[in-house]
Order: sequence, then C-alpha cells, then structure tokens
Amino acid sequence: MNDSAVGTSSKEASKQALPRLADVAAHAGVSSKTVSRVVNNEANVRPQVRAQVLRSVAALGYRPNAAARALVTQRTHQIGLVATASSLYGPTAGLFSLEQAAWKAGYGLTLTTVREASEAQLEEAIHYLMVRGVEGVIVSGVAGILHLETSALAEMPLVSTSPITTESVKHVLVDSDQVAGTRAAVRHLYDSGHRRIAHLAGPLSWDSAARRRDGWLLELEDLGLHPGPLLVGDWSPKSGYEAALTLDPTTATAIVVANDHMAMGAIRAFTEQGLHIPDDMSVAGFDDVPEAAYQMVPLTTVRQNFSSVAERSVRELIHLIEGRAAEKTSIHLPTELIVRASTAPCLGNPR
Amino acid sequence: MNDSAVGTSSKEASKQALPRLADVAAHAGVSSKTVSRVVNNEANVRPQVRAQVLRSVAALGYRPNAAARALVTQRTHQIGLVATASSLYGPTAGLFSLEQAAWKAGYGLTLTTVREASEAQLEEAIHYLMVRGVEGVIVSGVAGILHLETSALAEMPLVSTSPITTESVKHVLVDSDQVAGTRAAVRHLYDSGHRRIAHLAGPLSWDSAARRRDGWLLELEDLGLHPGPLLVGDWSPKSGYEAALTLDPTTATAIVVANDHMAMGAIRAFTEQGLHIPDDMSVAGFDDVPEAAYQMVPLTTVRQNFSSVAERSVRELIHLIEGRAAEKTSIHLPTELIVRASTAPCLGNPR
DNA sequence: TCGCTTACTGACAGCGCTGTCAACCACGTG
DNA sequence: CACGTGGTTGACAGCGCTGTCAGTAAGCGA
Repeated sequence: MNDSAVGTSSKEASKQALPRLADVAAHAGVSSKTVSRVVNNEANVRPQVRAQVLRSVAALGYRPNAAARALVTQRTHQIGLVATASSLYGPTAGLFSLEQAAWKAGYGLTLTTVREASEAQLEEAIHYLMVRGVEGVIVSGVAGILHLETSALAEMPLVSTSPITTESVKHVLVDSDQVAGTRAAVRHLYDSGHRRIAHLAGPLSWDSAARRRDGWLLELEDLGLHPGPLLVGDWSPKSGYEAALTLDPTTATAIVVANDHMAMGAIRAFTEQGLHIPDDMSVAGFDDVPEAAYQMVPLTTVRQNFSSVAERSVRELIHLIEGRAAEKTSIHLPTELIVRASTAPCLGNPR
Repeated sequence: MNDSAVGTSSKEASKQALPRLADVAAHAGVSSKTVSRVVNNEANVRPQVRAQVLRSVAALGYRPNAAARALVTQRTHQIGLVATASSLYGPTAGLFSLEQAAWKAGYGLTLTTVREASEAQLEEAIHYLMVRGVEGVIVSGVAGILHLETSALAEMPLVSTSPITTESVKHVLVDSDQVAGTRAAVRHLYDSGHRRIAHLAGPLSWDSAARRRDGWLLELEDLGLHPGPLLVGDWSPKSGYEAALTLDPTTATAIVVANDHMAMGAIRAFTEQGLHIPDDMSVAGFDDVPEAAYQMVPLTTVRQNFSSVAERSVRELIHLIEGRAAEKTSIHLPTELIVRASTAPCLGNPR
C-alpha cells in the first residue's frame, strides 16, 4: 500500500486539498461510482470490495462534500430555525431538543434570528434560510399572528409555534396547550377558595400571551366568576415587578402570571408592599423554569414540556418535507400544573 | 413582458422547478455569466443591463443555489457552533448574539450539540459540521480541557470558550475573565468585613468552574486568608440547594457561588435552616441572570457580558477563516460586580 | 487614419458528486 | 451448449454556478 497518495493525480504538493471521491477510487483501485456506493451504503457491492474502499476512505481521511452532493441530489438535509433574538427561557429551552431531534433524523439545523416578529422580518428570515438551502423551516417563539403569502413560501414546509396564516397546506402548528395551562392554574386557585383572581399577561401581541389570557378568561367564565384585574408585562422579571406594583391588593386574592420570571418580579413587588406570599396573595407562574422550585417561596407553576414540543415539531416538519400530508394542522401538547408553596387556600371569605 | 416564463426552456409544466441563472438570462436576453455578475454585484456591467437583469430576477423570483455556488467557490459562508445540550443560562445567553454577529458578517450558523464534553463527542461534532461544510467552528459552553489532534482539525479555524489543546495555530480562546470575576466578589466580601469565605463551585470538570474557583483561591491568598469550605454543585438550583445544606454555618460568614441559579438554591437552603440572608450569611452569585435583581433577596452577582463574548468570538473566527493570524490566542473580556442585597457587612467579629 | 487602451460581454470548462444505463461475469436452465 | 438472469461494476453526463479568457465595441491620442 502506497503511503503518499492524497491529492489530485498529477502534480500538487503543499496545499491541503481535501481528498475527493476520485482520490479514494484511485487508492482503492475501483471506480468513483463504486466508492460512492460504499459511502452511501448502497447494496450490490462485493464485501471485499466494500472493505477495501472503506480502508481507503479511512486512510485518506475522506469526507464527502456536502455541496456537491446537495447539488446533484437536490437535497440538503438542512432545516432552518427562526427564533426571536431574546434569551427568554421559553424559546430557548426547546432549542437544543430541536437540534437533537433534527440530528437523530439526519438533518442539520441552521439558525437565524429576527429582532421583532413582523411579517417583513419573518419573510426575510425565511428567504435567508431558503438561500441557505433549507428544506423546511421551524418558527419558534415568534410573537403574533403572521400572514405570509409570498408564493415562494407556499411550497416551503413550515412548522410554527404561533398561528401563521399561509396559503400553504404544508404548515403545521405545534405548541403547548396554553389555554388548558392557565385554565388549570385558575381552577387550582378556585379550588383553594379564591374568587377574585387577577392575571398578569405577557405582551398581548404574542399569541402565546393572548392564549394564556384567554385560558384565564374562559375558566373564570366557566366557573361563573367575574375576571379580576388584568395586568400586562413583557415577560421580564422587571416588568412583572412593575406591573405588580400597580395592582390594588384589595381587588384580588390570587394572580395567575403568564411566566415564571414575571411571577418572580411580582412576588418581589408584593413582598416589598408588605404582602405575605402565599397568605395574602397566591401567585402562580407558567413554564416551570429550573429555579422555580428553589425560590424563597417555591413557585406554583404550569410546566411546559419544551422538549416534547421540539421533538414533535421536528417530526411534523420532516413529515412535510417528505411529502406526507399532515394529519392535523394544529397540535397542542399537554401541560402540567405543579403546585408548590406560592399558592395557598384563600383566607378571606369567598365573596 | 411575458407573464409565463419560469422554468426550463422547452417542456415543463406542473413541477415548481426553481428558476436557475439560465432562466433569468433567457428572460433578460443576456448570458448567464452576466446575470451572475449582477447577482454578485460585480463591476463592469452597463447600468441598463444591470437594471434589466434585476427586473428579470424579480420577475422570476430567482434565488441563487447555495450548493452550486459553494461547490465552485469552495466557500460556504457557514460557521458551526458546538454547544452542550443543556438549557443552562450561560451557554444559551450568547447564542443569539452569536447568530446576529455571524449574520452581520455574512455567515450562517449551523448548530450542533454534544451531550457530554468528551474528546470523542467533540471530535464527532466537529466532523459533523465539517461534512456540513462549515468554514470554522465555535465551541461554546463545553466543559473541560480538551485535546484534539486529528490532523484534519488542525486546519479548521476554531474559537472556544474552554482551553482546547490543538496543534493548530488557527485557534483562539474567547471568554469572560472568570478569575477576575470571582476575585472581585471575594474582594467585595472582604471589604465588607468577611474573613471566612466559602465557595460553591460548578462541576470542576468544567474549565469555567475551575477558573472561578481559582479566582476565589487566588484572591484569598492575596488577602492572606485561609480558604473557607469548598462545595461543589452541577450548576443547577437543586444542586446549590443540596450543597448549601451540607455547609456548617459556623465555618463561614459568606459564600461565593459559581452561578446565580445555584446561589438561588443555596439561599433557599440557608433560609430553611433559619439563617437570614444577608445578615447571617452573605451570598454572591455569578452571571447576573435577568431574575437575579428580582429575587426576594436581590442577588449580588458578577455580570458576564455574553453578547460581547459572542461578538468577539465571531470576529476572531472570521479573522482566522480569512487567513489573518490571530494577535492573541487567548482573550478575556471583563466582568462587572453588581452589588445588591444578598451581601452585607459582616456582623460577627472578624477573626 | 491607425493603433491601443478600456469597458463590457459571453463561451466554455469544471467544482465533486450521483443517476442512468450499458457491460460484464458467473450461474443455472432448457 | 445457447440462453437468460441477477449480481456487480464503471463510463459518462450533468446538477447550477463561477473563473478564465477571448472577443467585441467604444474611446482617444498621434
């Protein structure tokens, strides 16, 4: 076996010049097509030939060229992710699960971000990914109800967390069941005797914020209760703190907060005002961030299973990419109420 | 202007068949090379020809094929990111800044994760990215001191947060100055009268955990103090809680914790044991997560500027990709001590 | 007027790979 | 012994784009 064999046939010396299929073929004494067969694990190659090719591949350190392969097969095995550029826990938590799920399915993940969730930015992001050759797109943690109608997008498989209106049939929504989540929180507070239940919502331009508020509203209605005060924050602990400061404590005995970080800010604000949590005010969060259980007052919250959402998103997207029609266009995964110490039975008399 | 013009010259009907350069060329009545010039914004094209081509590009909705372009230019303008698959705040926080910085520089970001930070997994991840055609790799939030010696990797530009030993000169380390961070926290406690200062470290297989511990040790040494107890957690609030439970409160009046989430768990544990924060025990964290300021006891902490680290990482990587030699092989960005309410002057008599 | 420079344009090859198809070989089988 | 038959292999074209280089037209000074 010759020892210096990498590179193009004739001349070539210093440049690294990655080995190509032809180099492996020459080294193994077969045609490049046969090497291609081995590399792609196709049938109908004699075992000993396959072994020899494999040896040459290892000897030369051959790695297939993705661009060349993509060019001829018209497949890139890349999926694109559009995320909002924020380090909010929610959008972030599913990210690595997304990558792992894609990886298991043989797809790579190209990431891009939008600063705000406008139609224009989203379309730009998707175009950016299309130029990059992705075969499908996941839109995660983007705010509102977006309408996309560029015809080029209509053929692009799309899975999103927010309802996006498209002309495409290749579009599925996968998310936690936000409505059921806040409904469960409200019901829990009701069962503990609370009758005046406030809500601290996320920015209502976000669909998930609006849906959590809807759950609060719907459950109150079913229970025959008038809604308590509605406050609005921006998901940040700071906004939770500031919003809670504006709440008149006589108007509510409990509050359902749209995420854990705002709930932490709110608890801080209530405490500063001399309210005791949970005796004077019950507080429920949403997300179950890792530190929720280890707060000074461990937080009652609605746990989202971000990795399930991520895995399901990838699964549905790959179905779309492979041409299988979606069974449902909208999938809501269950949430779980985790009762800890920030909620307690209502001490006052239920009105 | 004709209205139905997309597709290959002769036959073709139903299939979408994205327009190619040649289609645009035919539509505009020029050669495909001229279209290429316009699309790539090269000089020496008559303004009116350029305008006509641009009109045809828009009319057909042409988008260049990245694979074909990459094949001929040998450039993919993709960079790869290797991250550990955890939703730790630190590794996650810089992610979007990384993407934005790459985007501004004209590069795409391909993400991959490793479950644990072994040499084998890292090499596999980098190979995965190489097959995907990335021109450089950023390794973020990966634990220990890794040694890579595969010759193929030696040519791959690499920026990492942890010290990775390679034979490559194309390798730069960019990170927050961890040592200075904990030194500042220790110094702050010393200045408040504390003389017995404990440390709750992250998993010491992580280089950043080890360096934070070193900062604690070094500053104590400079101050002529004996180190207080050393506890070890795994970055999670839970581990902080459990570790703090094992601390004998008579052996320390203050503790420097290696991240905010463990600090939260520790505060919870101290409180359960009847210790008052900060009067009975001062606690300092690390990271400045958004909710740190809004805890029941707002957390004194060391703020890392994750977006600076991310931007600098991308900048250095692109320098390496473009062949400029690195000026420094190791860059430490400053941290900032944020004093809040979880640390206070020592009440007991300084030994 | 010629020669020379400059601005612009297009023909053509080929990046590294895979799909198609024909060729080949070793087996039975009629 | 001629003839399939199925397993195995390689020649060749071409995916969509860009680099090279030659060619054409226009401008300009002598």
